[in-house]
Amino acid sequence: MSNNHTTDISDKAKTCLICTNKSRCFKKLNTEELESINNNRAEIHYHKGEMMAKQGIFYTHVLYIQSGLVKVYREMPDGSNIILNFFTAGGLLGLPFLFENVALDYSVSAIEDTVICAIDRQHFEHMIQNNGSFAVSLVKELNHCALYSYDRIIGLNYKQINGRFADTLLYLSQKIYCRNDFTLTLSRRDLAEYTGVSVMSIIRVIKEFKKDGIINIQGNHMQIIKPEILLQISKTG
Amino acid sequence: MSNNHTTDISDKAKTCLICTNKSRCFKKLNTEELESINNNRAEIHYHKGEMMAKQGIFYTHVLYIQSGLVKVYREMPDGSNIILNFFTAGGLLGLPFLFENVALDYSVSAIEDTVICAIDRQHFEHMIQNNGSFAVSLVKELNHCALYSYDRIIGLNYKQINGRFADTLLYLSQKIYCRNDFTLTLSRRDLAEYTGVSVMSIIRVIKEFKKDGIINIQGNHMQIIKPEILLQISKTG
DNA sequence: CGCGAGCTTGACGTTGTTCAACTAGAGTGG
DNA sequence: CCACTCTAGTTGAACAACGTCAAGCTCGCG
Repeated sequence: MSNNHTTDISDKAKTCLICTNKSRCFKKLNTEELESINNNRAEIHYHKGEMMAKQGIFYTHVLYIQSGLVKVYREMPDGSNIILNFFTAGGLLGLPFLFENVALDYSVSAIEDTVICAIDRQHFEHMIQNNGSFAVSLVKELNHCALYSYDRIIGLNYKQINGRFADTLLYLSQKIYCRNDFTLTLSRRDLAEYTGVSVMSIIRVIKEFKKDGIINIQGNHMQIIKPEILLQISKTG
Repeated sequence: MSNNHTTDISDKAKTCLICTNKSRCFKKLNTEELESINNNRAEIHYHKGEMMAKQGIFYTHVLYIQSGLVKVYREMPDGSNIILNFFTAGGLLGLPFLFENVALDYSVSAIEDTVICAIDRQHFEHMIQNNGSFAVSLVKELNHCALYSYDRIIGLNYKQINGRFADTLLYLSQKIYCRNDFTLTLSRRDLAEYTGVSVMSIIRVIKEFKKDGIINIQGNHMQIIKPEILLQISKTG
């Protein structure tokens, strides 16, 4: 049964057993555990722009992203936002709140149409308790996040606009869109809120990079022409 | 045996079984597991100012801090440093590299005289695999770190000097020294590298806070007079 | 056709860094 | 015990980076 991956595509989304874009830690689960998750998940479809979770709410589920693109951001008292992270297919949202009965301190919304599975937190705790390989895999995932956060702290502290935006472009092309030639589904505002600068500054640095032939952008079509220069700019700050 | 905590202080440091400042996750271990750790740890004493781990090295141990104060920082190409985190007694260093065979991307050095236990990573992996409660507790710890990193990203992005330094002072008084009246063992440089501003700016904001009667500082003796005002400044940025 | 949101541009002001000079205190060797 | 040096701390002035403001533009959509 479960080794017959290629047939019956229409059923793909209907059971975790044959879901092909499982994140790494789910691959450690056995048939029984996967069926348990499958029976306790809710599949939800969001349209581009819709808010998926609102800062301040109490949340009891981990969100697994089947497809799409979402942003996780904090809403500040003055009305501005700061984007903490983007997540694409395979990502797990809400892990930091796994065992904390506190209000969510960030909001989540869909940048592109997105399909998620909501899985109750208690299932996660249960699997960590009882499946050592799952626990190890999850710890790896969390550690990756920790190192990534460290890098962001460094970038925000040390680099100025050009270096930060180079980081943003490299991150988008490598981790989010996975190519050097992509349709930018983020707005300038999203770019600014992630890079940690004003919208005007983003526009200026785009203009500059374009003038220097490092990138090309027509409408929403972004092309990274010289990634090696971006790397250079990222390093020198 | 192990319920007789108060006697024989001289033996305290000699076995994990009766170590009184275990971090939370170690409390989930049974006698056998504690003994296993105890037989596979190295206890090391560092003097104030000594470097404990150097960026770029490959590291195979997790460092548990028995006592003291250390800083974790990244060394930048231009010679400046950025302090990512401080750790005090009970802290665990090196968790993000648990399962990654990559070079350390930060350095660690002792701010005060510090005693650590170095524990081989494989022991950690083994315990996560086989002790579900330990795994859950460790995940909690990591999640705390993740949320803390998020807050730092927010602070660095959103706040300016006064707000950031208020955060630093609150962090020091609440988490590091655990009182409103303490002997500051960090240098101005440390404060600057943690707050993410220049040394001159730190000196200026200290002067300002002192003038406004929010803090008092004589030599290395820091006194936080009005923590509620600091909270206010932290919130408004 | 007109409206509104997102985007773009230039002028200006604020914030915080850099630079350079100076002070104070701690450790060292004669 | 006293110069000598070295580091940490402090101050002010000049400068650069970036954000803010205000205005105009573009494009999709009703």
